[in-house]
Amino acid sequence: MSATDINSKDRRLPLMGRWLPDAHGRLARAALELYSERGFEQTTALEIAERAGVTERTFFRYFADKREVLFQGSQELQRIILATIAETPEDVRPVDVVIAAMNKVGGLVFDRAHSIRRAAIISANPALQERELLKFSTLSASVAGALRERGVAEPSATLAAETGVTVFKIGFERWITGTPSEDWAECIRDTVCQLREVTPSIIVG
Amino acid sequence: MSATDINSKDRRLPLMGRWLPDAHGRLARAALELYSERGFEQTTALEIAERAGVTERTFFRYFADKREVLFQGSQELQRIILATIAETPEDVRPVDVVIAAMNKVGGLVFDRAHSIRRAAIISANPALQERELLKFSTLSASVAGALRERGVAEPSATLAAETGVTVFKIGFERWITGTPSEDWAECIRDTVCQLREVTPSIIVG
DNA sequence: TACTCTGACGTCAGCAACTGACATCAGTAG
DNA sequence: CTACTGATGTCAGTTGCTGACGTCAGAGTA
Repeated sequence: MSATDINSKDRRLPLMGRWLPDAHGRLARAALELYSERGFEQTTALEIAERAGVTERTFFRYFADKREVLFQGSQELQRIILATIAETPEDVRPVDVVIAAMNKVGGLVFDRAHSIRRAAIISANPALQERELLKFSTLSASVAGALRERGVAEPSATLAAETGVTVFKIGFERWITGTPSEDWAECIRDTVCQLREVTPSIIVG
Repeated sequence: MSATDINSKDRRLPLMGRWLPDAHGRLARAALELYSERGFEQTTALEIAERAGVTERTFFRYFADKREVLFQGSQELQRIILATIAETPEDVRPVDVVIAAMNKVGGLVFDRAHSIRRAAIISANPALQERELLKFSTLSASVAGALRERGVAEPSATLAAETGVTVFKIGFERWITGTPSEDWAECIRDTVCQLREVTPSIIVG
C-alpha cells in the first residue's frame, strides 16, 4: 500500500543488531498516515497493522489502544519538565518555576510539522481530545506534586501547576497556528502577559 | 436483582399517560448502582439493562455510551452558566463575569450526596476522567464564545474562560471533600483568593 | 556441536461496546 | 376500523481489545 519499500512482506531478513526498522516505528508511521488520510475512526487497527506489515495483535502489544499512538511523546515531555523544575532555584515563585520549565522544553521536543499534523488529527475527534486532556491533566498533577516536594503549600501548588499548564497549552496552540518564524519562548512570554491582564478581582457576584 | 419492585418482569402493564417510571430513569439509577457496587469497567451494558428491566439495545438508545450516564447534567449546567453570563452587566471584567456565573449555579444544580458518589466513581477510572475533562473543556470553550459575543477580545476571552472553569473545578472539589456545612459561594470565593496569590510574574526563564 | 532460554511475533478464540435493520405492539388520530 | 407513531425487542454484524499458546531466530552456555 505505502510508497515506502519498508513494508514489503519479506521481513525476517538478516537483521544484525538493529537493522530493519522495528515494528514500533513502522506501526507509528502507518497509524499517522492512515489517521491523516481517512480519519481516526475510519481506520481500523487491522489496517494499521497490515500497512506496517505485522499482525493486529502486535499493534496492541506496542500501544495500549488505538489512540495511544498519538501520545507517545507525553511521558518524555513530562519527565523533562519535572527534571527542569527540580533544577530551578528554591526562591523562585511557584508559577514562575512551572512556566520556566514549560519555556525550556519547547525547542527540545517538538517538530513543528509533526505537531501540526498531529493537532489536525486530534482536533477532528472527541475521543482523541479526551485523551489529550487527560495527558495534560496528568502532567498538571505531577507538576503539582513536584511543587509540593519543594515545600509549596497545597492550594497554591495545584493552582500554580494548573496555571502553568494552561499557559503551555495556549502557548503551544499559538506556536502551531501562528507564523512559522515565531519563537516558542516568545509564544510563552506573550501568553503569560495576557494571563496577567486577566487575573480576577476578589469581588464576585 | 434489585430490591425495588420496579424491576419486575411484567412491564407493559396498564400505563395511562406516564404511569410506570420511564426506561431512562431506571437505566440511569441501575447504572449508578452498579458502577458504585462493582466499578465501571466491571459492569457491562447488558447488566445495567437487565437491572433496569430493558434490553441492552434500549440502553444505547438513551445513552450514547456507557460513560454518558454519568454526565447527564452537563448540558443543563452549561446552559445555566451561559444564561447567567448573558445577564451580567457589560462593565464587569471578563473573569469576574465567569466566576460570578460559576458562583450562581452551585446551589441550583448540585445534590451533594449524589455529587460525592459520582465523583468517587469517576476518580476510579481514567476513561471517566477523560470524559469529565472533555466536558469541562467544552464548557470552557462555550464560555469563551459567550465572552467574545460580549466584545471581549480573543486571547483574553479564552484565558478568562479557562481561569473561571479552573476556579469552578477546584472549588467544586473543595465543596465535595470539605465539611458538609461549607457553602458553595464560600468555596468559590476562597479559591479565587488563592488564585490571585499565584499569578505569575512576567519574568520567566 | 547441541541445548536451552528469551523475546518478538503469529494464530486463534472470545468478550464487550456499540450499530443498523427490521419486527412488534400499544395507544392515538383520523 | 385503519393507518400512523413511538418506544421497545430481536438479531446479526463490526471493531476494539485480551488471554493463551505456539513458533522461530538469535544469543548464551555447556
